[in-house]
Amino acid sequence: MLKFNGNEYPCCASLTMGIIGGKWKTVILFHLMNEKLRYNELRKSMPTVTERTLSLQLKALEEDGLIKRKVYTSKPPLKVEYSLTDFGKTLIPLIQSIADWGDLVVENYS
Amino acid sequence: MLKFNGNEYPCCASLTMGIIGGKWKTVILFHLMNEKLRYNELRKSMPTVTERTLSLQLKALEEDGLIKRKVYTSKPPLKVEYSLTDFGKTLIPLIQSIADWGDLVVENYS
DNA sequence: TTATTTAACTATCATTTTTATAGTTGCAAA
DNA sequence: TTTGCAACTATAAAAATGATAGTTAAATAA
Repeated sequence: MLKFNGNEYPCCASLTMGIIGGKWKTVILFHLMNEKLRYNELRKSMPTVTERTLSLQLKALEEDGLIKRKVYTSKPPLKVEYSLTDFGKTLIPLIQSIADWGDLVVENYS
Repeated sequence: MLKFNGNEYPCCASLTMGIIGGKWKTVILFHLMNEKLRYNELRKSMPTVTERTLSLQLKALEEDGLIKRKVYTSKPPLKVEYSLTDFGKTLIPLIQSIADWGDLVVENYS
């Protein structure tokens, strides 16, 4: 059994998927790979996720130390920017490979 | 919008995660990466998944053309072997990267 | 001989995750 | 003056996953 951030996983693949698995986390990381983005910018680049889920997934990624949330104004309308942490940046090659395999499928298997 | 096997995805990363995302699919593929395995062998290598979920995930992977199911005896006790298809084999480098990142986390961040 | 075990599942019900839809708060623009 | 915006939260429903038990016919153990 492997452990990370209070959770247990039966193998290394399962640990990775516990952190970036689910339907949307990888998509969020993909969009943050090359730039910081505000909440609404993320939302516009992911038109089919609901706001509640986006919000929950951002919190989970922050909790696991992959992204950081920076608030610029304390009173509404807030300005909030999300970006990868150094730890999150270790995922960049993997996220890129995930995106590349998706491209390959679109080009060759559909 | 990208399409694969009847589903639509907003980006290439989301397409990949639609196919290998979720809690268990990648773990199954990881165990099938280098060998064919019978149902119970898979189950023993994934001690924390329930049989129902394992069964459903195997069907989903088969449905997406990543694995094939071969039955050797027609009457109980059945002998069934699961293995990667050629299409599934295109995922091997990605699965390996996923496993490697999990190892890296265990070694350096826990 | 009888009982237990095995393999590959399926059934039923409970819990967790994700979705759908609507609402909140102050400021800014029309 | 009304409308819209940014970054969410609230509530309820649907989908995914988990817990537990049951099925079948043969093989094996007592």
